[in-house]
Amino acid sequence: MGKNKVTFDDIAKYTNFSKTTISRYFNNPDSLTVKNQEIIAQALIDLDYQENKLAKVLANGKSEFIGIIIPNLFLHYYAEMLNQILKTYETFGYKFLVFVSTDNEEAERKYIQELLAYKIEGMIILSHTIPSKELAESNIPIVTIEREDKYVNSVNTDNYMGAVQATSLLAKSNCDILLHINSDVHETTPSYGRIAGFRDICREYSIEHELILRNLGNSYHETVNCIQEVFGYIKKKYPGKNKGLFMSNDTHANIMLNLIFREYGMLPGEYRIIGFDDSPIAEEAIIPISTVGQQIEKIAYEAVALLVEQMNEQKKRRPKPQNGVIHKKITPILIRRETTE
Amino acid sequence: MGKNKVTFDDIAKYTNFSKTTISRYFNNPDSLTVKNQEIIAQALIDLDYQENKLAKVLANGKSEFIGIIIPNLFLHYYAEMLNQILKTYETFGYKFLVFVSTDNEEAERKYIQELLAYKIEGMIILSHTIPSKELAESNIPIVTIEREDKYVNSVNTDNYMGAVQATSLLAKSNCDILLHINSDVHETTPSYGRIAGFRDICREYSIEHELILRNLGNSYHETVNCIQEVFGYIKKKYPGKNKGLFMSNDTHANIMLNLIFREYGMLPGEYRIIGFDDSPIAEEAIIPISTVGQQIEKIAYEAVALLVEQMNEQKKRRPKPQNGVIHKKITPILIRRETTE
DNA sequence: TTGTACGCGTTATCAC
DNA sequence: GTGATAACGCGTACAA
Repeated sequence: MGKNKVTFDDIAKYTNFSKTTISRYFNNPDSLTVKNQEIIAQALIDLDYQENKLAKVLANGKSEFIGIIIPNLFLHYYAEMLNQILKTYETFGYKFLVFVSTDNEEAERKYIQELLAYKIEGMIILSHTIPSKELAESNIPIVTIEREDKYVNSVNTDNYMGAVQATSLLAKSNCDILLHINSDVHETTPSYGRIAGFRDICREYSIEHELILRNLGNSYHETVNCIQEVFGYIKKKYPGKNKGLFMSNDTHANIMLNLIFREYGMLPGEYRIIGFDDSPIAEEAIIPISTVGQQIEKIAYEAVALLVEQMNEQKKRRPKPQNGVIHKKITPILIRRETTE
Repeated sequence: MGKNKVTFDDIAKYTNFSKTTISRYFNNPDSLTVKNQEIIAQALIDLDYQENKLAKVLANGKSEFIGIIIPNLFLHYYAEMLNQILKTYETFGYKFLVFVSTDNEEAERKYIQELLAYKIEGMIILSHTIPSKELAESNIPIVTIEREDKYVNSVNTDNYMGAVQATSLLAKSNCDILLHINSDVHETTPSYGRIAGFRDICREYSIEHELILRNLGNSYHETVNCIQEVFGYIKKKYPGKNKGLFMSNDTHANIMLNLIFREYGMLPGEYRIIGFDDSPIAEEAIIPISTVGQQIEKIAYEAVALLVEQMNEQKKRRPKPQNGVIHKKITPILIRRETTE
């Protein structure tokens, strides 16, 4: 059997109906008699009909496409986020056209043009390269996740609350001094909340603390060296004190844990560690690491739901322009494991 | 400014050319005078034209879409594979429509129908649910990766060679007894090669060995318990002997390493461990784990390249039917780290 | 080098 | 309840 090229016309001839009636069978079957529905249903089987959504899109403008631009899938956080976004197909029926960012603004603009050329109805942006102001000018519904979002709708983890939870847990774990080790992120990125939350709680309860903000390297190997330095610094500066370490993410927490563990053959009571993200490494570490769990499934769902809302509005006769942007925050969940006991 | 609805017709009127000439400007610009090219180029800017690829597809049949069905993105292996597949956009220009499998045959058939409805030109399948025989009946170019592939083209890691390398490394590491711990995979899946390679090498060189094939659990927690049991079994059965453990993947290798390390506060010389996959956990473990590195980037590239070849053949006047299926094997790379020293 | 006319497969608008 | 006809936006013989 050759290529399937059965169209409404073929079905119409086969059944002695018109193309219009065939179209109705798909879009408004109740307007046909039950008998005629059956005739057409049988014809579809006989002819082995395969629908052509592209033609449908051209005719009615609804592509049911959502475009995604994501930084990479090497980090578990992004991979799982994409996973959960894709899974919303079961709920909303939208298909996803995915591009991975190359951290190149020009390339990314090209991706967006390509997406628009395929008549996507909305976009979910996780990459960081293009400023939200420019994104907002695309004139199509957009939702960003965990990135600078001043001019666009977004769904983010409540990083501030996560830091508050993590810091509080350390404070209650009999620590003399709390340290937050992070890179020097900009105030406009959502993850800056981790720094702010840590600082605020420490000040509010007058806990001795130190912020260690510095570049932690661009490869695993580099990062290990950077954290090794930090470890040496801490060890020298706070001997004998019970140290609570709030690491910026689980990968960093694991590196710190490994350095300590290899030095002492165990995790001494003098050290408490908590990470962020609840990535697999936190559970799989030499000792299960306490962490702040981002609700990735929920974030993904809310992002798509918010986008679908906007897209539905666009389909109306007179879509009312959005007044102001929506920023949803999802509260993370504290996960207590063995590194804070 | 409202929605962009500028078409070739608008540009034609604006420039006093015909639609055809505008079309030529895009598809065969050299057939226009340089001057006229400039006129049209300017018009595109003035009118803020945005191309519509869907209309183009309807007219010429080339969607430039590739469909992907992937099991999940929780496992690093799949996430990175998808990452690398998506990156081939820069080389081949194909766009990817991605579905994540739910391990439900019916759902997956629905995904395939949906993909076909969007006139994808080819498919890359990584999920395991639908037999290759059925896939082959789709009548469109297909390439599978690391799954049962009897009736379809595929690109796989040379699991057998990987096992040979891993086993040889253990053999040279002064081991008295070699053990391969794996689940009882079926002979038709590519990863069965890991078992076969281990067995063959041990027999060939008359090395004392044991295959431990059993269900290793469906969650991390379960797996830890299963491997704990295996560890107890080995410890009791081969006391004093130097044991070389070839684990089925890096996650399992890491679990085993952690169990041993926590028991002894170190990795005793009595134990050698090697994993498979070169996933991040192998590098991030308490001691960097030796492993067999799958060349994910290469596999992804070869898969897309092979698919593109098939798709190009399909576009010819008289596409010659493929005689026999192609199975490409990519040799993995041995990565020696500290658990085999 | 440029234009005319029709086709791609579906939906939408009117009729009947 | 059903049908004829015109969109939808672009590509492509065939002409000129």
